[in-house]
This record gives sequence, structure tokens and C-alpha cells, in this order.
Amino acid sequence: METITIKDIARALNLSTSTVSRALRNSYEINTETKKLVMEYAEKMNYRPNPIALSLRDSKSKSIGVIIPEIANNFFSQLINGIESIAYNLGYHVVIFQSHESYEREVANTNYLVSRKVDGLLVSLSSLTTNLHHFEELMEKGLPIVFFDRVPNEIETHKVVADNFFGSYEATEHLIKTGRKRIAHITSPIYLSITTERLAGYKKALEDYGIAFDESYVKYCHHGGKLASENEAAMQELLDMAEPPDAIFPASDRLTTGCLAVLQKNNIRIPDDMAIVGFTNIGVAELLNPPLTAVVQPAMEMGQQAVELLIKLIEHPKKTIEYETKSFRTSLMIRESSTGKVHA
Amino acid sequence: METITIKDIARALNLSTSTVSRALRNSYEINTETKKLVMEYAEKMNYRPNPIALSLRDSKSKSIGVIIPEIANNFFSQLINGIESIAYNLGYHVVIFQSHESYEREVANTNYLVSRKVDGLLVSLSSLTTNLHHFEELMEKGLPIVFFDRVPNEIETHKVVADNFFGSYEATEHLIKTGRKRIAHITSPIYLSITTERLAGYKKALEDYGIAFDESYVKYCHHGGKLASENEAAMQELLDMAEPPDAIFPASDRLTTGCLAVLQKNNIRIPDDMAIVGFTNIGVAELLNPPLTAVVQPAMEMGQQAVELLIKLIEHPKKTIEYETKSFRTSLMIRESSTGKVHA
DNA sequence: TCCCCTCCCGGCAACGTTCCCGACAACGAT
DNA sequence: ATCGTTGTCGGGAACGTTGCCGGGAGGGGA
Repeated sequence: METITIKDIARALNLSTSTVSRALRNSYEINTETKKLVMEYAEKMNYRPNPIALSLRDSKSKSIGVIIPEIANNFFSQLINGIESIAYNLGYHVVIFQSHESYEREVANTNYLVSRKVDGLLVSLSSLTTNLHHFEELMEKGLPIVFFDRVPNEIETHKVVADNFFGSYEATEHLIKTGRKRIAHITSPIYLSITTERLAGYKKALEDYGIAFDESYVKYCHHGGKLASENEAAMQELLDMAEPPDAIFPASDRLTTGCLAVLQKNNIRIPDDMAIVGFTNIGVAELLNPPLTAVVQPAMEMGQQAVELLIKLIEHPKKTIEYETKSFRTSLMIRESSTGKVHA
Repeated sequence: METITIKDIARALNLSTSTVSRALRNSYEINTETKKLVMEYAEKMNYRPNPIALSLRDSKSKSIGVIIPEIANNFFSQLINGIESIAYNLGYHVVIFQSHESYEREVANTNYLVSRKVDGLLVSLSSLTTNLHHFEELMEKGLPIVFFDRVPNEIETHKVVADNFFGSYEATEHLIKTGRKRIAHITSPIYLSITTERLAGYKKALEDYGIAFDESYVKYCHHGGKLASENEAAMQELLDMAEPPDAIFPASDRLTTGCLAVLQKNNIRIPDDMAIVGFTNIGVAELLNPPLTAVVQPAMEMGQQAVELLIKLIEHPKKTIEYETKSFRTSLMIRESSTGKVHA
């Protein structure tokens, strides 16, 4: 691993390290020929500045940390693609951590990333996070943070979200218009921003169409791995009701597939006995049985927007900026799970 | 971002930095009381050693780089979960990069990770990589690399793979035993290890059951995004044959969903007109239409094994080790896409 | 001739940490 | 009293880079 340093170049060319450094940065106070000499030699020896030394010097790492609940989820992995494409072009390095829906791991990851001197953080909250102290502290210390998807109300900074109210309204409206009366909503814990927003859209649609809101048709579940049974239990409760729902609207990727599995296991015909519309970016929605109607978020664009805002924050820290919340429209992809056209 | 350093502690306690450093490392040559004093003060002030300074000092970063074709793929994201769980416990930090099936990006990512001084690399080759020079060079310089899934024959190091031959044999055998005669195989470019191994298993099963191998039933496609049309074209060629196949065996996640989409678009009944078995870790296989028979790889375990081997290599570099190739058995999950039982 | 200014370039410190090399006191042994 | 030992600690260098300061050579103007 003998990497060449500025010192090596200086020694080889009989110059000082300062001169070499400035020559490489194309400083005006270095003779043109000297610059050429240095740059050609550096090129020849394949010199690459040591980013660690640079980080130590001016405590900047040209890297940003991303904390998400989990990677194995289409919405988040698409979002990461968006983040990476932009960050890469702007010379930033992306470090990804998963909270696995655990508050403790979220805190641990945050601390780790900060000790690694990331220049900023991109965060989507874990479903078990109620205490935001670890982020508040960092923001007070001046570390730029941009939240996306699951964002905290209590913290003021840039945020990037989908128009959850609209997406949820549109989905619910669609179910109503296709004749459903008893629409259940399975969603995340109530202290998540996406939960309240989607719940609100759901309620508003019911209200606008004169359907009474029934709390017993709403179930709150965690997303996390071990808690998948929670999802199943909630579904079972719904199915066991005196008047079970005739449609279900799960509010996330994980919940959607969970619901589908339970319905399939109980041999419930979709959409005949139960319509379903998922708030999900799952890639194979049209290959499902039946093809799944879905509220799709522009995940890639959301990732791009988030990282752009973050980098703006990093590179212009002085500017006391108006923090903004970018909202992206979702799109409703109507398929058979909610309409029941042909059905192979 | 005023973080406390060893110097601050030294100044506050009227000691030298050396003493503080040794006290914190619990060195035997420091007075017990002094140690206690230092450690308590450090604890109180929430001192955390600066990993960047440490990296600079002994050019180790306690971090490992992962280069994979893409994250938005169940096999790889499960694998990453395995990698992270182990690495985290062993005090290593995981940096993930996607090659997006591009040779250029693979090289760029490799260089970047190396310049960031990762202690080792975990790599699954892009489908367009034929030149391995960038990895060979690093290995000569002493950087530990472990390959997984798509591994190069030409490089000697630890490797972690699925038993692709077996998985492919078993899938093909299953199709034969359920009465299929003309089994097509859609796979990756031939210079990928997984391609040749899976192809070999496929051929062997045909041979063992007395079915002649027909090259025109094998199609080679790239995985990458823009090249999805390639997959579609290959499928169409198969369907347009004089004697089209009665079963299809795609060799990866992406290819499997691609094939399913084409079949659906052409209104081909599965499994009546065409059976399908996918070499895929897709999470919703049983929710597909129809539920998909799949060769599943123990992705998480493979990730764990790979990172364990890598860290062993990193931490015991002197030991001239016998390089080993760990092979994991796949499991065949039989569902309706290949059997055609009930079919809602 | 003297002075000042411009053009180049080198020396040094600093970022945070550890390691090597000493230094000095106290103490027992000779 | 002298010497080596042990127990504690400090000083300095080093990792790679950049910024500040300073300095010499050469040229132009008074």
C-alpha cells in the first residue's frame, strides 16, 4: 500500500512540500513551469491526495451520512439511488446506515457517523423514535441535517416528503368511488409524521364522501422485523370483526406485503371480498396476484432533492436560510386489486 | 462542533498528552490514581477519540468497502444485512457502493474506497467487468479483498458463493420431473462465474435425464437498467420459436421479474403454457401471480461469512493462509409457477 | 545608488493521536 | 556513598496536507 504523497513529490523534484501543494492547486504564486513539472510528475506517479489528512486538517470529510430504517425496501433503495447519483457528481461520499426501526441503533449510528466527521446527515426516522435529543444536539452544534419521508415536526430544518395527505386521500377516494364502504387503514405508529398525514388524508376522503370514520378500522403497527406478527394480528382482528372491512389500505411497503400474505393465507379473494390499495413502491406490483393498485412515491427524486438541500446547507452555512419542506406528489397506479376487472 | 480532545484533557489536568493517552489506554506505566483521574474526567466530558486522527496515524480506518451491482435487489440487500450485523459487532464500519453493472463505476468506486483507506474490500463483480486489473493491483499492494456471489476465477483469495451448480441442477431437475421437455435458460453474460456455474448445472440435469441440450434455448442478457429491453427481446425470441419452450429458468432476480412481465404482457398462462422457476431471493415470491417457484440463496449467511473472512484477512495479514471458497447450498421453494396446482 | 515591489519559493505550525526516548525521583543493594 | 532498578511522567516526532509568514532575487523608478 505504498501510496505516493506530496512529500515524495517534493523530494523527487527538489522542492518544498508547500510548493508542491500550491502547484497542484494551481496557485497563482507558482511559476508556470514549476507547476507543469509538478503536475506532470504527480500525474505520472498517480498521486491522489490523502482524504484522511485533509479531513483531519479542516475537519471536513466530503461525505454525508444516511440513516434509514432499512435497505431491503424498494422505497428506500430507490431513494438511495437518487442520493448517490447527486452526491457522486458533487464530490460527496455516501455512508449508509440502517436503524432497523430501532431507536438505540439510530442513536448509535448517529454517534458513529458524527465521530467519523460526516459533513451532514440525511435521516428518515425509525418507527420507534420518539426522543429527538440526539439530532437536536447535533443541530445546535451546527451539523446540517435534512430529514426525509419520516420527518419530525419538532425540528426546524429542510425536509423532503411525499404529499402523504394527497396520496392517501386519492387512494381512499378511489376505493370509495369503486364502491367500498368499510375501508380499513393499517398504518405505522402514530408518532410518525407519515402516519398522521396519511391518516388525515384517509379521514378527509371519508368525510368528503359522507362515510363515518370508525376508529376500529384503523390499526397501528410497527414496521420492524420481529414485529411482523403485529401486522398479522391486526389483520386478523379486522377479519374477525362483526362487520369486516371490504377494503384495506396499508400505509407502507412492509405493511402492504404483510397484509397480502395474510389475505392469501385466509383465502380471501381480492378484490371480490376485499379490495386493497398499498402505499408502496414495490417493483413487482403488477406481477402480484392480483396486480396491486399502489400509491407510488417518486423515491428517486425525493432522494435527489434531499441531498441537494443538504449539500447546500453544508456549503453555505453562514446564510441564515429559510428552511423549506419540499413535498412531492404521489401517483396512484390503479390495477386489479382494487377494481376487479379481468382476473386470470 | 467543539469536540474535546486529548490535549484539552491534558491541559485541564495539568498533564502531558502522552500521559493522558496512556492513561486512557490503561497503560501499566501510569499511576493508578492518575489513570482514574483522567478516565473520570474523560467520561465526564464525553471524550471520544478522533477516528480520523487514528486513521491518519496508522493508516487503518476500521472500515470496509462493499461494491455490489445494485442495492435495489433483494439478494444484495439481504446480503448487506448480513455484512452489517457482523461488521458492526467487530467494530467495523461498512461503506456501500453500487457499480450499477458498469465497469467504469466499479473502477471509480474501487479507487475512491481505496483513497478513503478502507481496510479491505468486499466485492461482487459487475456484469460488464472483464478486466480485473484494478483488483489485482490492489491485492498485490496487500489490500485484502473477498469476493462473493460473482467471483473471478483469475484472482486467488477468499470467496463466498452459493452452490450455483446444485441450485441450477435442482431447479432444472424439478422442471423435468414435472413433465417439461423444452426448458429455456435466461442468464447473465457468460464471463460471470454465476453464469457458467448455473449453466453447467442446467446442462448436467438435462444430460442426466436424457434431454438434448439446445443452445437456442439459452439466452445471455445483462442485468443493468437500460438493458432491460435486452431481456424482453430475448424472451420474445424464445416465444417466437417454432418450438417455443414449455418452461423457463431465469438465473437472477432481475431476469426473473423481467421474464414474468413479458409473459404477463403476452397473456401466457403460467404454468399451463409455460412453467417458470426463478433463481431469486425476491421477498414476495409467494404473492406473485402465480406464486413463484424459486431457488433461494442464503444471502444473509453469505454476507456474514464473507465479512468474517475479510476481517480475518485484515487482522492477521502475516499468516500466509490457504485461501478458501465457501459454498452455500441453495434451497428450492416449490410453488405454483412450476407445478400448477390450484390457481385462483 | 537606493528603495520598493513583484515573483517565487521554503520553513513552520497545526489538525489529534500514539510511540519512542529519555528524565527524574525514590529505593534497595552493594 | 555509589549504582542499578522501578515507577511515573514529559518531550518530540510522525502520519499528509495547507496556510501563514518570511525571504531572496530581480526589476523598475526616483
